[in-house]
Amino acid sequence: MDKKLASHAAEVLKALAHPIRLQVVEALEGGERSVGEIAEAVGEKQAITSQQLNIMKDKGILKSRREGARVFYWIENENAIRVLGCVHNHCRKKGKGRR
Amino acid sequence: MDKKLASHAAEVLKALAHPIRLQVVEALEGGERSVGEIAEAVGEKQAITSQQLNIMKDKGILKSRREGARVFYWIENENAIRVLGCVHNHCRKKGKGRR
DNA sequence: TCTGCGTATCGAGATATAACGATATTACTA
DNA sequence: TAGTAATATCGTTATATCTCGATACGCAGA
Repeated sequence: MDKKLASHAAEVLKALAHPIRLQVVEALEGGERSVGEIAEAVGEKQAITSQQLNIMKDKGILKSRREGARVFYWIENENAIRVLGCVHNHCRKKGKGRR
Repeated sequence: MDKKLASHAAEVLKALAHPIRLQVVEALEGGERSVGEIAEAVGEKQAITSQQLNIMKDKGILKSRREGARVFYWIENENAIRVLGCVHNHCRKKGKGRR
């Protein structure tokens, strides 16, 4: 893995490495949802949610479409879900087995 | 996934979301190596490499042991390797234009 | 104890990210 | 075209991260 590839991979990971953004991925696992629905699901204000959605869209993790006044987001990069799975797995192990 | 779990998961991901740190994981996939070996493998200076190793150790991704003057690091959290695999997979798809 | 090698830490400056309230934009409807 | 709901963006402040040179620490051999 050369520097350039590593940098790009890091960019993608960074786009997931945030509590709100992880929760967004979780909220979208079942399919597309509007910004308002997502904001409610993750328990954050509209402005912040919109910003985080934009970040993930920029990095190619999400895509969006407008439908009237609302905008729906969905997961474009399925690897995001796999990454979420890995971290989930890690956290379960820490919580139950060790220490 | 509640806020607390999401925050912890984000912490772990953040510890991987850096070009050097991803390369470190790759360098350690084959087993433990000393700081000097790792620094050379990723092409970075000693101080920076040591700092990044420390970050990953703090977050439970690596562990280390001292052997004389040298310190060896290895991967403690195998999920780090899986995450790396996910991102690799993502980048390959993007690069070749498949879908 | 002194020396040298390998590793860790410190402090500073530059850059990036987070969070927030306020405001702008867009689209629908009366 | 005025009003309203949904979403996006702006401007600011606070905080975190990255990088680097310098330096301190830990260990082993002479």
